[in-house]
Amino acid sequence: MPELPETETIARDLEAMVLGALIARVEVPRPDVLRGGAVAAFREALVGGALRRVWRRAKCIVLEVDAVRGDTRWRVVVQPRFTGGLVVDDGTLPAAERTAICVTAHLADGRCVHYRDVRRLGTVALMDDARFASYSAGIGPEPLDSALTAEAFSGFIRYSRRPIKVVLMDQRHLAGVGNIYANESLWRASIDPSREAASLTAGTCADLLAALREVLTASIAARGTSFRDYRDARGARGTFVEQLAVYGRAGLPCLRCGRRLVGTHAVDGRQTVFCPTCQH
DNA sequence: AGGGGAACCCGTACGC
DNA sequence: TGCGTACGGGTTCCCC
Repeated sequence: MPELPETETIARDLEAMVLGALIARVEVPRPDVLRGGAVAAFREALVGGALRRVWRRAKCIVLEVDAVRGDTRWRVVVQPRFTGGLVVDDGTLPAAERTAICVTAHLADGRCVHYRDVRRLGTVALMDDARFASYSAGIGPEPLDSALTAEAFSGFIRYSRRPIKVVLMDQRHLAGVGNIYANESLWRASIDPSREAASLTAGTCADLLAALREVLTASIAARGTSFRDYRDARGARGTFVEQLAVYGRAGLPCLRCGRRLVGTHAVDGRQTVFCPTCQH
């Protein structure tokens, strides 16, 4: 389940591996993952182009490709959702990591970049400048961007009467936070996930933003959380699962107070794990 | 405008 | 054992 740290890891790996590479050929064995255009338009925009930048926005990996014709810099926006992933194949990728391929870009140097997705709920979208600008404008600020102040953060939180966990994961307010890191940051900040967002003080909001930044930064350093499907651009697992305090630990002792952690679906229909003793 | 619900997809878990 | 079915999960779209 790639969230911010996992997509950040993939984007950094890809940028290090394929920057400047030329796209020689594009195959789309599973066209239903494509959004915003047909296979022919997708190919025409990308074949012959060069990869100029790979970065992350929210939970998306953005591959920027110089246009072959005109001056558009096309963006291939990949949303892995649950089981999707981008992987570079230099010929040594194990067969087990070469299944469920939906889209492949063959590079001029002989390597491939695959978009793999067993369940195909993830998407690959081709966007021009205007389309990407409007897409990005609909998503909130990046939590790790220092331009996001504690005041702006507490501003949108204290405006909503929904549970704080739901507001944290609302991409219109804040980019890139999903179920795992919402659970983890709320535990670190000792906040009950079901608490009405508007009831948090400005000081508690500042604590929450600090906790969120800590957990995201630590997870990026560990190359993400491989709970089940996630793999980085080399097909390897991230190790942050070893540092998770609550997610996947329902019924086990709280690492702060030793009482049993509770798992519930009552907050937002998703698995929520928290400590009823120290989160309030 | 904010909020709720359906659709998307298929491996996994579970029931018979 | 084998088959059928329910479920989950983030985002987008539609509707109230």
